[in-house]
Amino acid sequence: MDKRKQRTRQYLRDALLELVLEKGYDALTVQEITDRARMGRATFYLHYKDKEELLLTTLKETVDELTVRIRQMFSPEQLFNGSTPPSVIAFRHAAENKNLYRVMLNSQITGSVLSELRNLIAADVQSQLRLLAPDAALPVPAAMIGQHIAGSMLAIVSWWLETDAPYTPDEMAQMMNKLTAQPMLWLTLHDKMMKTMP
Amino acid sequence: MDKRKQRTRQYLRDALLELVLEKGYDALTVQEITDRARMGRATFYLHYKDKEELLLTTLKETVDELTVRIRQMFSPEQLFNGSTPPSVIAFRHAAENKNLYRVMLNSQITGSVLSELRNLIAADVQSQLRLLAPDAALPVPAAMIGQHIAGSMLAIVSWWLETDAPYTPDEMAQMMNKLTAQPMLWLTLHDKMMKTMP
Amino acid sequence: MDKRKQRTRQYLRDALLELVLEKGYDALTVQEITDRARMGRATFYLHYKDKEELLLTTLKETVDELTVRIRQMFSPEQLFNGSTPPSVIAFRHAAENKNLYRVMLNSQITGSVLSELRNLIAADVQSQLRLLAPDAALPVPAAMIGQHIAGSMLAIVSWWLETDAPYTPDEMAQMMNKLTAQPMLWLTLHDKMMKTMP
Amino acid sequence: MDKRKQRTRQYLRDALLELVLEKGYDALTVQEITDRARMGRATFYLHYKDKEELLLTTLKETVDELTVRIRQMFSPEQLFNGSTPPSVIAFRHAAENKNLYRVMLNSQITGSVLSELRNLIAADVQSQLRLLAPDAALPVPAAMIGQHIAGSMLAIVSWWLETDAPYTPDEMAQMMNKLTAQPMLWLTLHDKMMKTMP
DNA sequence: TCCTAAGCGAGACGGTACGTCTTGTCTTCCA
DNA sequence: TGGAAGACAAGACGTACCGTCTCGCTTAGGA
Repeated sequence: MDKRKQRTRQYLRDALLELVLEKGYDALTVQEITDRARMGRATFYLHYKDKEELLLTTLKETVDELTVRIRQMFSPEQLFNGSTPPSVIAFRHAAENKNLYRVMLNSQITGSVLSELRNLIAADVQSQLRLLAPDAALPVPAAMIGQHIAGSMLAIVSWWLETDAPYTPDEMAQMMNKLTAQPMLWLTLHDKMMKTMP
Repeated sequence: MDKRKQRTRQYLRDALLELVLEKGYDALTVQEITDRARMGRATFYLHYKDKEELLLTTLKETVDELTVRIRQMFSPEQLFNGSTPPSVIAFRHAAENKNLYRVMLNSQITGSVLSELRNLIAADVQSQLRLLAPDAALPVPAAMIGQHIAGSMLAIVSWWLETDAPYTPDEMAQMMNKLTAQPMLWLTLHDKMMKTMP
Repeated sequence: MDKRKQRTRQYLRDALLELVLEKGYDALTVQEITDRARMGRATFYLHYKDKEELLLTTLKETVDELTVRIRQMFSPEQLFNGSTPPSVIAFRHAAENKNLYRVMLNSQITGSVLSELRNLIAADVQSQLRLLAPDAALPVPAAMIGQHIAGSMLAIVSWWLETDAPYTPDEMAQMMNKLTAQPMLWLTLHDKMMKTMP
Repeated sequence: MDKRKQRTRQYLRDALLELVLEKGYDALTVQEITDRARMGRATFYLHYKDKEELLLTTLKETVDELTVRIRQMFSPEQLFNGSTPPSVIAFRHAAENKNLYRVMLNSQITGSVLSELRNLIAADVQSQLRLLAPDAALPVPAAMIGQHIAGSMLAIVSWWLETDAPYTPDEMAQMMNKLTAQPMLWLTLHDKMMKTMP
């Protein structure tokens, strides 16, 4: 029935994360996952097509959750009253799901997941950017800025989790801000100055 | 004979890059590689332990080549006469070895390669940074700046190659400079100002 | 399930015997056996370690069966009422399992199987001999008589099957008797005569 | 370079016999043979097509030698003056070439060699038999007698060499005679008696 | 409360790829 | 110029996983 099914899937997800952190994703076999989850190998296939589907499903659920949280910040009533900025939310979410983020960002997963994630973030950054300044006002292409910030973000979160750097999510978000948002502002101003002052 | 061996290995490397771009690294079999390289499967194992060793060897050789080129820029006589900056060299090298960089940066390879590469670049950035400013003068930890720049760099090169964005290596390097090096300078100055002017 | 397993093994045994007769044991590959038995090569290894184990198992089962049949003849109640002699049983068994005996006795199998079988029969003959006459009464060593009869037996069965010589098992046993058992009797008598009549 | 060639071949033959006795024929590789013979593997193929050809050549030379020796015994002048009987020659030859006979008769060689050898001897026996008695006078088919004696002979020689039984070749031949030739004589007489005395 | 459909364990099976081993050929180098 | 060294193609080996498939057992949830 339903409860058993949910329970079984949760066991599989837990086993996956544990094992990926222990010995990497590629080296993992379905047999090992089901052994860890204390079930028969055939049972695995009742729930997921293969190892990859289990992984992607698990990751996707988390990314979706993060997306929802960030989107909530932009509801009409909260948009202009200085609510928590997205980067703070993201760093907090990463701290809450440390293991899962580690798996997702660090080394074990086929790089395509990372690429996809990076492009997804880049697109988001880009669309927000468009709200703030017309493309012509930017000293570099918007898409490139998107990649710049997304790449930096993923690298920094990955580094933070991997080295257990002793900063709170809010401190991380603040420093991140110094490295990305603020320079964008200066850059735009500087560029405008250079153009108007020949 | 040495020549036969070198030739054989070159065929294998070429076949690998072609095939990874065509259908991804994971889905690739040794049989397919040797078919493409027109040799027996057993011959493959005379040269490489497995698919991964062939890949890593190939990538490493390229990274080493890049490293050497950049190091040459810092020879005593060239250091202070405004020689080509490292980022220009890197973008040019990427353009020269487009396929290989695509394979290395985009999606198909087990993320650990990317992680390693990012940490390697980050360490380099950090060590150069140390020559320019004491840690205390920085508004964020040097290690974080390293990750910031390395992550940005890889994301941008990856984007550039993948979308065939119409910029020359030199233009890319210049824009990259605006996004990373220049802001670092401003940041430092700004930070100093804030500290000395309460 | 037990039935599937038994069925699979039987298919493999049948395929083996057919193929050994067709093209010899050495030239045979596991792939050919499983092709003939209509199953995957991997399945073979679920049941047998290698080609040799399949062969030896198959042969052993038959030899064991023969041994059992012969032993049954020597049960207390049947011993003295002139039951079928062992050689008749053996020839009948060979006729019943013609293909298998052909494989076992003729040419294709690593000679060690034959050697072993010959020594086994020789030991049996020797132990029966001991019941009939003390060693001292024999004109040649008992072990040698064992080898003599065993070697003769195997050669004759092999010849019978290979040339399709038109004799019934019972006729074969009778002729075999003339060539081996009867002479032994005469030999013993003659020897005794020679010793007591100088 | 005839001498070198002969020397090389002799080394290979010696290496083969040593190694077959040490670890069996099947388990042997060409590499091992040439290692033992202190030469390159490729050199092997300059002299023999494969492992089997080396073996068969080696065995054939010995069998031919024995055949020649026995044939010499039947030269016109020696035929009727009670010269050494063939079985004595055979046992002596076996004693002289112990290792080679061991290899040939015992267990390591693909049984087809043994079968062939047995049929060869059987044919010889049969042809001699024909000189002594018409087929009709025999209580069992001549071919069967041939197999009987050949099988017995091979078994006994094999046993003699393998167990190092302490009998001289001449003693062996004499005992062999008691087990085979003599009974044939009695059998014929007995049969004739049974037929003429109803 | 029982019964029945599901979830599940066990494991045979076909299939694909692996990395290893041996064979026989061929080419290059060396004495 | 013949033999050593060793690269190479070919192909079988035994192993490891995969995804599919029965077959029973158990176990909840609706009758």
